[in-house]
Amino acid sequence: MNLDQLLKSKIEEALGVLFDAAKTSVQIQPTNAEFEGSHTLVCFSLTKISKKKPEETAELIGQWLIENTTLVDRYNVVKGFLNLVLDDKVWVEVFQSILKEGNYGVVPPAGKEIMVEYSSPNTNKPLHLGHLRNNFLGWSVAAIYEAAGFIVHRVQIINDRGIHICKSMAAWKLFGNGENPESSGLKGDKLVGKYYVEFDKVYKKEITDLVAKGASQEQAEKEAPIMKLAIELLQKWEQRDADTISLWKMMNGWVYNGFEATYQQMGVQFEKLYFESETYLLGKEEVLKGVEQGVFFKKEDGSVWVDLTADGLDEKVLLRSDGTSVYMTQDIGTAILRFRDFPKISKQVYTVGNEQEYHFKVLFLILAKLGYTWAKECFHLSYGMVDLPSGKMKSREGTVVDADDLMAEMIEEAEKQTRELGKIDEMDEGEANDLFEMIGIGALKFYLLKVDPKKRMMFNPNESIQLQGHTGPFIQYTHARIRSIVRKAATMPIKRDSINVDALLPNEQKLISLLSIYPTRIQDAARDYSPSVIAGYVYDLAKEYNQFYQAIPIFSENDQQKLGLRVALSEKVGEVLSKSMKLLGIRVPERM
RNA sequence: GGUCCCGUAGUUCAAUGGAUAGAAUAGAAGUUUCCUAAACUUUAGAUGCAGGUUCGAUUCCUGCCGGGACCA
Repeated sequence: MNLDQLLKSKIEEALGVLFDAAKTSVQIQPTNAEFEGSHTLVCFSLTKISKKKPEETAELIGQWLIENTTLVDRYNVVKGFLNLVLDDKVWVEVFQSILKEGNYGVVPPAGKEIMVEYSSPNTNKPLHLGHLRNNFLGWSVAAIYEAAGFIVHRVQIINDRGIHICKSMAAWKLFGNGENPESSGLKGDKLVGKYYVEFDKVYKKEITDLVAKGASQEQAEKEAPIMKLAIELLQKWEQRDADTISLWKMMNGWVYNGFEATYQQMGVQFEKLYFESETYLLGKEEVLKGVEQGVFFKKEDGSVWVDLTADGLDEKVLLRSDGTSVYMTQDIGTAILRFRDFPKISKQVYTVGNEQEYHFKVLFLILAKLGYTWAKECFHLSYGMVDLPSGKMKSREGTVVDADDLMAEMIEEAEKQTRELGKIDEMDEGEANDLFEMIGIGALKFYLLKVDPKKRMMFNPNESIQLQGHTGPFIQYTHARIRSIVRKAATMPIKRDSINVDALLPNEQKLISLLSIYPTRIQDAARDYSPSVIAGYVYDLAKEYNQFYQAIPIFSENDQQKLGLRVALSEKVGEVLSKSMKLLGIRVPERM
C-alpha cells in the first residue's frame, strides 16, 4: 500500500469514528507550495457527513490523525483545506522502500498484450515533421504500456499501392533516364518524392495546355497524358503486369531503404510491417462476406455501402461500383489480419492524426457490426496537427519540414552550442558525436512530446533548438550532474544501504515525494495515452533536483548518515530521470 | 448545411470541479574560492464575451464571437 492509500484509509477511519460515517471516499491533493505540508484534504464536501463547518471538520480530522496515527507530525487549516505535514521518518521509510525495489515504477508483464500502430506513411514522399510527432508519440505510448505491464507489439501499415505511387512511377518512366539512388546520390525516398513532384508539375502544365486548346477543366484533368499513364500503370498493377510490378517493387524498395535510415535516426523500430498491397484483398473478401451476412448492402450500380444512420453517422461506401477498394476496405482487412497474427492482443492503438477521427469511428463500428468483439477495445490515438509560425504545412507551398533535414539541423545546432560552452574538451570524438546526437534528437523529441497529444501544436524552429529551460537537454544536463556526483561518491567510503536519519530538509522531502509518485504517473500516462504526463513529471523532478543541488552542498556534510542519504537520493533521482526519458524515447548522457 | 476540436501572461505550453491560475521563453535585477552557470534566486505580466449549475468553474451546461478539422 502506498502512502496516499494509507493516508486515505486512515482518514476514512477517522470519518467513521468522528462522524459515524459509512465508508466515504475522500479527496487528497498535493499541498500548494505556499502552505506548509505535502498532502491536503479538501473538506468542503465532508460537511454533509460532519454536519459542521469546513474549518471545524478539518480541525477534528487533523487532531484525530495526530492522536491515532504515526503518520502526521502536524497540520494547519486554511479555509476548508487540511494541510498535513507528515513525520520525516515516514518519508525516510518511503525512500527506503523505493530503494529496495528492483525496477522501480515498472510493472512486470502479466500476459496482457496490445498492439500499437504508428508512422504508416505513403510511399511516394519522404517523412516530414508531422510524421515525427506521430512516430515519437507511438513509440513512447508503446514504451509506457510496456512499463505499465503490457506486452506491446509495434507495427505499421505501409500504403504501398495506389495512384500516388503510380504517379511517381509514371514520372520516372518518362523523365527518369534510369536514375536510381546510387547514380543520383539521393536517398531513395527523396528520389521517389522528386518524381512525385515532377509528376505534379508536368500534370499541371498539361492541364493548362489542354484548357488553352479549348478543353474544359474537368476534361483536361482526365485527358492529361501523364495522368492517363499513371492510371494505366495502376490498372496494369492490379492485373499483375510483370514489368509494372517490377518497377513498383524497385521504386518502393528505394523508399524503404530511405525510410529505414530515417527511422534509425529517429530511434524507432517495428516488430512487424503490414503492407496495404497484402491486406486490401482480405478487406474486399470481408466486405463481400458482410454483404452475404446482410451487414452491408449493394446499390444498383454494384457499389457496396454500410448504413450507419442508426449510429448517428451516415452511409459510407466500402467498395466502388467498379469493385475497387477504398481506404476503409483495406483497414478492415488489416485489422482482422492483425488479430489473426496476434490472437492474444486485447486491443489495437492507432496513432493517426485527428483529421481521421471520423474514419476510425466508422472503422470500429463496422468491425463491431461484422461481429468482432475486440472492436470496442480499439483506440484511435488521435493527435493534432503541427503548425509552423507561418501557418499550416503545405506541400504545394513548399513549407513542409523534412524529417531528415530537421533532425540533422538539430544535431548540428546541438554541436554548435555544446562546443561554444566548451563541454567536450575532455571527450574523444566518438563520445562527443554521440552527445551531439543525444542532445539534438532529445531536444526535438521533448519539444514534440511535452504537449498533450490531442492538441494542435506550434513548431517554432528557433524555440525547438533551444537547450535551456523547459527542454530535453535541461533534463539531460541534470542527469549528467547527478552522474558526476555518483562517480565522485564511488571513490569515497560512503554508506548508502543503511540510511537512518530522523529529520529531512524540505528539498529532500520534496524529492522523495516526487519519486514516490513515479509509478502512479506511469499508470496515468498509460490510461491517457499521453507521453506529456511523463514529460511533465520528468521536468518537475529535474527542476526540483536542481534546487536541491543548489541549496545543499552534498560532500561538505559531515554526518555520514545524511551524506549517505543525499548520495542515494541523487542516484535514485538520476535513475528515475533516465528511465522516464527512456519512456519518451530520449537517451541521457553521463557527461555534458 | 451537419458533426467534432480548440480560444489561458508578448510568445509556447500547464492546471482529476478546489486555495492568491503554474512553468518556460522574451523583459528587468542578482548568484561562480564551493559536487558541471545548458543551473539557481528575485521581479513584472493571462482564463475571448454573456448567462447558468455549484459552498466553489479555466474545467460542466447554453448562447455569441474567433480559429481549425471532418462529412457531403
